[in-house]
Amino acid sequence: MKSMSSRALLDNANLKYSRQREGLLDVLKEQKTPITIDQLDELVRAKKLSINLSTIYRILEAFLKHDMIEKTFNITMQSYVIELKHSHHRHYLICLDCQKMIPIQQCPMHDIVEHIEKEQNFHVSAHQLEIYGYCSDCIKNH
Amino acid sequence: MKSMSSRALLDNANLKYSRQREGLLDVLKEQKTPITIDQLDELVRAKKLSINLSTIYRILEAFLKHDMIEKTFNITMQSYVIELKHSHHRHYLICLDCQKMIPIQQCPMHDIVEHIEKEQNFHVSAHQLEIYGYCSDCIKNH
DNA sequence: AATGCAAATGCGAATCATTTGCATTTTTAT
DNA sequence: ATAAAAATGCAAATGATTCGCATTTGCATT
Repeated sequence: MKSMSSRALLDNANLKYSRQREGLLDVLKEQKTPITIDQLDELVRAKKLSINLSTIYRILEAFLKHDMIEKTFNITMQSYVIELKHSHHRHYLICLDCQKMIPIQQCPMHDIVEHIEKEQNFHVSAHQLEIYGYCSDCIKNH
Repeated sequence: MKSMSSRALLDNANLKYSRQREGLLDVLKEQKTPITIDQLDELVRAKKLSINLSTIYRILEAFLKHDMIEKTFNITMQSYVIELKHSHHRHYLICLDCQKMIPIQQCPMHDIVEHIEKEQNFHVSAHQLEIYGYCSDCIKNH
């Protein structure tokens, strides 16, 4: 999935091709961690792609509806961050000092979710988890 | 802590008394689950407390700084929600249908956090966890 | 390759939550 | 009771996101 061309990704989602959509996908593919819309806009500008901000919003909305991206809320940044969907979802360690986002190898929620579904009468369909603290580089300052 | 008077809570945090601060604390104390600022404003109005919205924002900012409340981001509501701090922090099951927030008895993150601190070189100081799905009332509709 | 139509885009204006500046009121210490 | 410091109300500013509409683009058909 990560290796598909942006064009193929669009086809796959039944979305029309456009220079702007391809451009956004290209930028998103280069990211190792989620980015804010601001950062995305910056990267677009740095690449001289010239995409209007309202178009970026609209495209992201379409990507979200077609399950191509994930949108979560990062409390330290006080804003949404987005990333291309991976084969299995990710959680991050977020450094309160340098803001770095470090992916956790695997989602630790399986057992917990199972336990909750058994205990409470609740059907779990999604979850959000983020862990805040200080990364190895910044740990010394605290 | 839950049983302290609003006045005592303010004293405790070294915050001056005011009708507005006392009123907000009273309202927050009555809540069983986090509420949005909008909902808080509604409740204030329903009680005829008459507190200007910008004052509400300023007071909440002060409460937050003095660790009297917790502010998290609820994705289903697409906005922040706040609650008075409890002796130990809480997580919620959030129903995607009726929006109900059901507290989880105890935080399930201890082991996970421990594991992460050992594996990765990262010092964990906080986390956010929310679980989305369908509550017992709404489960039948899905 | 030209044409037509639906969908996507750019642009500027509107919206909505949150923040700010400043005059007035309230709290608290004396 | 009084004065200084802090909190509040109000109206205006801000900043992110959304919307309306004219224009452009992608794509299927000829």
